[in-house]
Amino acid sequence: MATAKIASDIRILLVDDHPVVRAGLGSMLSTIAGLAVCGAASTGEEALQLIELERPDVLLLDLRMPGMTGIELLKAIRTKPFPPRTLVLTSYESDEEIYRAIEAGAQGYLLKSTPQAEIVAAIQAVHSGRHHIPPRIAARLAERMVRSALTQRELEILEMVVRGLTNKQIGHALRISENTARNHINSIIRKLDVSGRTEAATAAIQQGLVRMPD
Amino acid sequence: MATAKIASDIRILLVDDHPVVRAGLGSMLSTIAGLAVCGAASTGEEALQLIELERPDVLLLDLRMPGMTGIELLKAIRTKPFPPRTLVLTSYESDEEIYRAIEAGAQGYLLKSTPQAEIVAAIQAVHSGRHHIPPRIAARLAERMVRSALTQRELEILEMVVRGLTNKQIGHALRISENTARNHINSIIRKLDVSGRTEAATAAIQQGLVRMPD
DNA sequence: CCGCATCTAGTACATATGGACTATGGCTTC
DNA sequence: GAAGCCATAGTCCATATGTACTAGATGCGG
Repeated sequence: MATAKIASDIRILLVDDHPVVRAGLGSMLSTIAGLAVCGAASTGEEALQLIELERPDVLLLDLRMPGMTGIELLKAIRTKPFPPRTLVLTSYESDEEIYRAIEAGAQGYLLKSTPQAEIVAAIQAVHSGRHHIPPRIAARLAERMVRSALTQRELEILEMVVRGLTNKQIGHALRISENTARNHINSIIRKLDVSGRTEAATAAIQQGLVRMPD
Repeated sequence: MATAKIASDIRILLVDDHPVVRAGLGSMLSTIAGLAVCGAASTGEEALQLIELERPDVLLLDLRMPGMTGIELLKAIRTKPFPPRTLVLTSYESDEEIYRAIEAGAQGYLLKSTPQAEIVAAIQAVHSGRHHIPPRIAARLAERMVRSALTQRELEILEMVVRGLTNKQIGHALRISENTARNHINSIIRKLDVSGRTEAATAAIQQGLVRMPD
């Protein structure tokens, strides 16, 4: 553990709420020459403090955390004076999460099932200014872009469909006519290429278009 | 890292497809006196082989893995000559997964967000024949038991609802009348206490009653 | 054997849904 | 200013869905 601080080491800050993962990345990365783990945070808030203190080169972060989400953390970092490069390391791939992470400024996106060697390669890549997105993830992202995206209003309505509201209830909740709610839902069904509101709801969850109810 | 093999050490086999988690548990547990990690497997099949070779005292396993699932592994272990104690360590809690894991013979159930100390305590507990289920998990399990469970047929039909099939399509697929399919779905809606098939579908996913489509 | 749950099937009726349209006003973009 | 997208709203109509019943067959535990 007594890794000497060398000026040329890539200084890494870990952000993950799982103690197991922090320990795993810590022990895995600190044995690699040229890498140095300079800290570990379990929440986004804690991460922001440590970034100021430690000025890491690379931030390795999970998206799903209690409190501030990884996406919010990514956005917050961009407004800081010396933003580290950011590499997302998360468990499950949802098209929407990937998209939002990249949009929020992440330089790389990895799954926790990634082998050690590739994690190291990705850290080195983003540190030197390159991006690192595995082909499989890139393909999902591309598909997400190609698929005509839902409008804000449609997403809003889709969330209500997921909650099981009827067209009438949706119309009432949004103060629009039932007809309009129905029109939006028909657009959603066309765009998602599904056969009805129920499949639209499950597809929305599967693709991460809406957050799951608590 | 040169932990001496002591006869009284609790010998632990790790089963997880995430290299990061294997490394994390390995480094975390091998520093604890009285514990010894005797191997790590990335699949259920590999785990079965290592169990025969190493005869571990405790198996620390994830449920979601490529190939054989953790549940299948738990069941397979029970038929073996010298079954280790089993402790499930997984990321997300789904009522149904917890239930099935306990039913399949797991002595303990932990989340990956569990602090190190509790993981160690749980290992020691299951090794000495006790069970270890955190209160929050136990509460969810209890709720699951109280809620009148769906029948096998209803689960089968619920899965089709999740896929977006209509009552007619479900009836045809199962070679029963549309009326019967509809009756089952109405039972499902009553039991899950939801307002329609769409909410039933999303509730099913949220509660882990059905597997998400690929 | 009785009671109970389950699966099956049906009827009848009210309501919800989806498809195929038209149309208008606001807004951005070229 | 023309073109396009979006949100809004509507009509018509066929079909799907949910509710409230009844009821026969089967199997299982007491």
